[in-house]
Amino acid sequence: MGRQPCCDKVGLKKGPWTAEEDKKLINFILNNGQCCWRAVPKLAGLLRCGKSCRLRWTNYLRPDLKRGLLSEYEEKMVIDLHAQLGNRWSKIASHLPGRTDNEIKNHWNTHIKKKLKKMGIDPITHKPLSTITIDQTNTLEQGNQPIEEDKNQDILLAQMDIESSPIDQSTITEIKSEDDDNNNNNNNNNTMGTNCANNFDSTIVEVNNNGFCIDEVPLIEPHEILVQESTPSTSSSSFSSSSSSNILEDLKFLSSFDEWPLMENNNNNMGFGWEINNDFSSTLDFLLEDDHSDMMNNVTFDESWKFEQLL
DNA sequence: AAATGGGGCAACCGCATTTTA
DNA sequence: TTAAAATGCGGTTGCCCCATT
Repeated sequence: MGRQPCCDKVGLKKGPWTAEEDKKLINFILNNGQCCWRAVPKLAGLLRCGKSCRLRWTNYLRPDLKRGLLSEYEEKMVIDLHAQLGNRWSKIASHLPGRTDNEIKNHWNTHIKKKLKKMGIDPITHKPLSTITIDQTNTLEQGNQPIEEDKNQDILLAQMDIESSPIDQSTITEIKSEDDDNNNNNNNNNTMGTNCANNFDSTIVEVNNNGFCIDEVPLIEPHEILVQESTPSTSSSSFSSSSSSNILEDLKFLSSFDEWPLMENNNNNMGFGWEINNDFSSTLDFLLEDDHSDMMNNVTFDESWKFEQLL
């Protein structure tokens, strides 16, 4: 009964990936698309488990990934989404094309957390640190009465200086509620310390706290999280999990064929990487160059490509 | 110049859920 | 239907780089 083991775990390699391994994995995915990860290591000639291959691809090798620091807009999105979803990094990442859950998680832990603390905001509750004790005391004393969480959200948004990169309302679309999943998320939020998600209203509030001057910031309903609509030229979003388009469609939107940069990793190995804003065309161009043609092996660029399951 | 400590990030670990034989 | 493997996800670790002493 059951299924065959995905791989023989004995003798599998761990640790950082080498350029050679990257090449093999890229070649395989380009040739075959993403099918079953358990078969990938064997078929690609890698001494890795399928899980490791999947992680390497989704977190680092995927051509639609943006590289580099999150933009201010993306950072605000992360904070807003975190306030609503908690540590559901994959959910948050799904609203930020080209970003991975791992990347967002790392960025949160290394940058945003500190930033919020510096601003006097608790990164877990998204409340001003100075009022948490009071709020918690009130909650205890009043028998879990609702607290003024809308104000806290205002404080958060205002302190992130949202006006410096305003969200263009004309280019945003509403994210459809994710049915039961979102409901479940809301139900679980309290256990994740993100209980500020439930009581947003559209009131514009001005609050002074610890010297922070709060500007008028519209609030967002939990079911009205907004994201910037991607344009065809930023085809990366078409790789999202909800997309059924294949890679040929993405290629139609590709602009200039620049270079696919080799990036030095921590082990001083040269690995594949994409600079921010590079797209898959860069990858193809790089591979097609004479100097790198050996990397392509049997990769063909015809319609037999099977990327229908690509993310 | 060497030692040290912290920051940042890629990758691993372990658990929960889903899939499949 | 059931059990085992695959997959997805969040937490954690380990290593490299760099600034400071």
